[in-house]
Amino acid sequence: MTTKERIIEEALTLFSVKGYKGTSVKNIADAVNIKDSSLYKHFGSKQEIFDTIVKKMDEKIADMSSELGMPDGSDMKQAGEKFGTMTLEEVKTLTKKVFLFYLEDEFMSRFWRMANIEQYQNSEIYEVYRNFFMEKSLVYQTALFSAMIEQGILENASPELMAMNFYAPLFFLLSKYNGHPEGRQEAIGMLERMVEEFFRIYGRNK
Amino acid sequence: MTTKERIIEEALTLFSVKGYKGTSVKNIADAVNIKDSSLYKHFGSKQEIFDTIVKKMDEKIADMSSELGMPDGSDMKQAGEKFGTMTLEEVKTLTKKVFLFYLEDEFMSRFWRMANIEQYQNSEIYEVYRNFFMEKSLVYQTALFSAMIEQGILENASPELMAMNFYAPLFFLLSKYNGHPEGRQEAIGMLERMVEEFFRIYGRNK
DNA sequence: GTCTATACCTGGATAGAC
DNA sequence: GTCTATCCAGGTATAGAC
Repeated sequence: MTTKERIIEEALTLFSVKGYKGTSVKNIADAVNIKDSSLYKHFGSKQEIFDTIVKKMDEKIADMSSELGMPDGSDMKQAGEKFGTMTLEEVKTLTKKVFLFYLEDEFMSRFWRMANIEQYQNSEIYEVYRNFFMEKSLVYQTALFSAMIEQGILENASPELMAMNFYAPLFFLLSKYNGHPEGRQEAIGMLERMVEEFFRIYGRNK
Repeated sequence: MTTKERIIEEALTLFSVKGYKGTSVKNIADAVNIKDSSLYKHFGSKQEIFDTIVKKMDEKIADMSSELGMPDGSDMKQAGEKFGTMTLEEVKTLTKKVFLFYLEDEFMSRFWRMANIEQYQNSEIYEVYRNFFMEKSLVYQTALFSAMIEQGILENASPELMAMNFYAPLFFLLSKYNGHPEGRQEAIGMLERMVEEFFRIYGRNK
């Protein structure tokens, strides 16, 4: 890993706990084991480090969204077409995979915490946070459940409410256990029970 | 309002956006329209202002908890006895009332945001935040739904999962709309639909 | 690309006049 | 209880030697 990359990693780690203002350039330099003045050979300013992190997360989000076929706002039916025929077992597996990625991918979970801290004073972060961690997932799941209703896999209820009932517990568990690896098993256990309850409620083959 | 009270108010307002470290004593003094040095006649340090806010919130929480008959951890059945015989309409009304209090009481909603910002670096705040905004509500609702199942008002399903399905959407909406008064109507609309959906799913008199 | 040294500023806090 | 003046620590950033 290059020094530049290590600076990004350590900076995000610190930002995700102490926030941007609470982290000094010296804190970051100490974590990388160089002097704070040396850091300015890699980045022009502290702000530039922050901006680079946001840019990198933007790219990760875009990659992941297209990989999972998440809608980009304009194309709500794209996801439905791709995943509408999934079995319940497949939805469970995929959900657990995505959930664990959010919870355990170091860059992702630290970015979540940093974004959570900075959202109230940084409108750019606010947009990323709301869009990716709140709205996008709901839009995606609304499309998914719409398709699954059409396929007769789910009962004919409101897909918006279904999406909220599916995603809100995930969001709650991610908020609660993000940054608390000791609660990993508890989180996974609860997740599985929630997903099963969801299909018990809305599934057709009762 | 005394100067001391105004300092508390303005400090919390600033902490809830910029965080503790991001807010300077001068920021607070400017908001109160006094010089920063004058502020030290009211509080011995910046930390003391913060501690006073936390103490005040602790008291508010204790008052509210006992007023609503929320369990204090040891007495899970207390809430059930008190609220187990509520009608669905009464639960709806109470939920909306509590929800709007969380969302619109200035001290409460600002404290939520401040606690959200500070939770990762302040273990005292972490405890208050998790306990009050995450665990307490779930414990309370689990007891409530247990009692309602016994009364035959709700279907015989897991009260823990019911509580999660009831509270997680509230938590999500509060996270999303806290500090965004322009979304008030949207939040209330969604809340009402969620509560109705909950009783459509779990209610006995279908 | 790393270091030492330094410039400049802001932040928390105190002293003392009014 | 408010002000001005001041102290000192720490923060961002630059200059220049190696």
